[in-house]
Amino acid sequence: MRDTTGAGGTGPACDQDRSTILRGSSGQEGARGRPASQQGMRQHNLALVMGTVAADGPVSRAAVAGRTGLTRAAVSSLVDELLAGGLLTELGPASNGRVGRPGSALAVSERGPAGLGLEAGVGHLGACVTDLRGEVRVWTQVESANAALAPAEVLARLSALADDATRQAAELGLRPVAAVVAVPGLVGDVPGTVDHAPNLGWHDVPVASLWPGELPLRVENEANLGALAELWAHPVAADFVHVSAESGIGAALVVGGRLFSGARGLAGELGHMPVHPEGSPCSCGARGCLEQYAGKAAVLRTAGVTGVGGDVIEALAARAGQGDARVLEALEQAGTALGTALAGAVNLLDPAAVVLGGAYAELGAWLLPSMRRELAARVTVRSWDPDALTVSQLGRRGPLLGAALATVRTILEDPAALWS
Amino acid sequence: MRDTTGAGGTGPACDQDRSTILRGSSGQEGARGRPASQQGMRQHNLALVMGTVAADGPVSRAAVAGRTGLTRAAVSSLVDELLAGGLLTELGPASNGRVGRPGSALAVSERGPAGLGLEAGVGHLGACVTDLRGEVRVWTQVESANAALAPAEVLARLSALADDATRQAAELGLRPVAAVVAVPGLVGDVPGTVDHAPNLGWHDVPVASLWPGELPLRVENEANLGALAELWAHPVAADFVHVSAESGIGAALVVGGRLFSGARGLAGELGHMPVHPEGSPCSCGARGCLEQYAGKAAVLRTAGVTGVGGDVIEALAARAGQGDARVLEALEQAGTALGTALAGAVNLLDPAAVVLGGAYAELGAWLLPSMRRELAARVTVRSWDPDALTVSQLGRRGPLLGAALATVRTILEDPAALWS
DNA sequence: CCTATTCGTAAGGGCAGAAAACAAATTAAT
DNA sequence: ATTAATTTGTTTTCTGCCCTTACGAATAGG
Repeated sequence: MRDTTGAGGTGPACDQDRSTILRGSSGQEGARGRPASQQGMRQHNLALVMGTVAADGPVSRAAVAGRTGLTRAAVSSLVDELLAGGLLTELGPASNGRVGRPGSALAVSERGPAGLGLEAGVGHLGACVTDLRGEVRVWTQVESANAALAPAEVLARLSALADDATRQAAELGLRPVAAVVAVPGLVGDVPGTVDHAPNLGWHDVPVASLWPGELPLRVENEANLGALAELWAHPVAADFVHVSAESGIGAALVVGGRLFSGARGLAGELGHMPVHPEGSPCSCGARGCLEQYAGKAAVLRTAGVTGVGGDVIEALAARAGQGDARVLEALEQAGTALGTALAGAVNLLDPAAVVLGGAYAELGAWLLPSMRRELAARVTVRSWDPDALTVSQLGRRGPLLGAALATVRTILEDPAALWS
Repeated sequence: MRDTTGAGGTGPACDQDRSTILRGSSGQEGARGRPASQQGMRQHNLALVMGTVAADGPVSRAAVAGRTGLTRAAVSSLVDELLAGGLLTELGPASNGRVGRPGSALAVSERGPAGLGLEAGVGHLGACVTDLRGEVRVWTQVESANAALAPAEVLARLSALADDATRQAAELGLRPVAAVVAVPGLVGDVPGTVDHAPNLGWHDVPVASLWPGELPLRVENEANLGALAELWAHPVAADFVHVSAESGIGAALVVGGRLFSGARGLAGELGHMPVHPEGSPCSCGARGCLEQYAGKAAVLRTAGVTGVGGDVIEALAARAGQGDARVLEALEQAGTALGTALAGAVNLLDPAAVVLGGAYAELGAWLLPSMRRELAARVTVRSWDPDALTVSQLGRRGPLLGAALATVRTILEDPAALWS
């Protein structure tokens, strides 16, 4: 995005509200804001240094000072604090061939605080630990027919998996400080509560309360976490729309590098975008919703793929690869419907990119052509670059990765919270 | 929106980037942020005090301190600076009947710095001056067939109108510090430039360069300014969608109390949302766009209103009021199409409200029923309150008012910029 | 070996808000 | 009427943070 003011003059200030990685507001929290204090200043600058080191690889204090606008003295003080907290590591003098005393390279620690991501899917459970660099250090998934279990039982099993992952992390010198669980359902107003997860059979499940583990737990929709994983692991733009199909068709919106969750946290419902207003009736009561044409069930039905055990997406991709005409036709039709709906979203939001993620990522080869065609035909007011529609490299791993990275990002955005 | 962390603990800090009232980003400006300085702290707290006084009417220093979390001493210092700058006025001791020494009431000054709003419509020019309280103090409009004139000539006439308004303002003790002009067209990447205003016949017009006036001038799309006027003058929510039809059908998105302009500043195009994908061809090349059913031209055609001189919207409202069946039918159909398109937007964005503004506001009585019906039918995933769809009280006055208020908000968000 | 350059640190200063103390103005009680 | 209690606004002292300036340390080049 832009800043029309030349600005840059007086170093302004800080960040509006932190810890808004998940379910975060975009500003204005009812109150007109909180007073700026020197502690807040320190917080901001700690995060600034941390972020610079994280983004620009091993760098010297002087380089950090140059890039942030802080003085070397200030950076030294901030780095000292981050070193003491175990968030940064000093790699020692690194001669770079240039004249002058070589700087001491700083890097984000690969030990110490970490993020624990969890996933409760319909047919599996997952756990993942990432270090502060964002690297995946532990990754576990087990099959589990969660829809047939009570929520508490699912969470008990997930907690066991989390304990296992935490043990493995401990051997690597990593200490998860918080956990985030990805669920295929709506996470609305009440924090830590799943409003509605039809595929799991969950309704108003107070996950945070039922959680037997000791780490603080937050819940988030898996589509949103998949989008954030894309943002954090493979950043292509700060403003994009991430489309994925798990339960329904979700469009996570990333605005200015932050997840946009709407007034009640329910933004991103793309599945019921009208595509053929007079078309087939949808379970939502309306007619011609996108889900009726591009939803998982609709695609399988049109493709004639029924009663396949195991991974239906893989089966679909396999048949498409073999040239199964009916499957190709179904995917082409789904792509057209997706493209039509996305065209509306693109016209409305003007994102820098559209990312096809989740299960759709694996079908990208067959969905992209018709999506691109429809987008090109319908996004004409502005110039639309066909390459702005891309396929996620993370696919179905996105949500679990995003869940772990969410905690890491929280630490990076407020390092002082760890030890103060 | 929400903040799931209890937070509130250590007073955090400041605001990310100021002067982002128009064309503002939502954070992350490429650089990872600028360092927090003591000047930035002061800036933030000045704005905090200013905002508190502006929002809560005449209040004492102690009340400001209580509401903001600053100490009384700090508030005193900040208020002194704002008084010296002429942004606040001391109304003197005001006994409120409670025990203790009465506080001295502070109010936003009704003299001094002000905002100048300008409007270049298809058939008229407008100028408006608002004081820091947001009150309209000068309001002038003249007819002018701008589409038949060269942009430079339009701006020359507008400048004369602006000078006139500035003179009137001076008599009231008001001194406009910046001007914003509302235009019915796309304002894209280049600041101060209108990319495309079909109804004016403008293409890539460098308005800021052509401007003969002396005040700094910024350009913004009139639909966006209308939405901001709604936000600032009649705040109903911090997250809403504002629909208006001037040239095309624009949906300005307000997210967290800020205008969302998309990656390239082109967000908000609702006119080409697919409503009947196989329907009548649209000028954009696609088929069945909303504009073909709810655009001004489409409504007039369906309503059988042709060749009416003067204000076609007023004519339409008059005939609808008389019970003209064809007009009623046209408006009902337009409302249905609008509702369908908005349902998609609501599902996608989960706004707290939808506001019908601009010319549509005057037709609200006939558009609302079918819009509400369609929204209720299509927004079913979440609960949808029919009253969340409201009609703007500003109507076509919105853009001009918003243009003037934009400057006022800029001052309120960074008072120090005026004298530093 | 000496100089120029760059890096990291240390000392002094300025600035902003916090904390505490104080004077002023009002209400309530004596 | 007088005194006590309470709230307000200011003053003073203190702390914390970053900036400026200065200095030792370490390297490359002459």
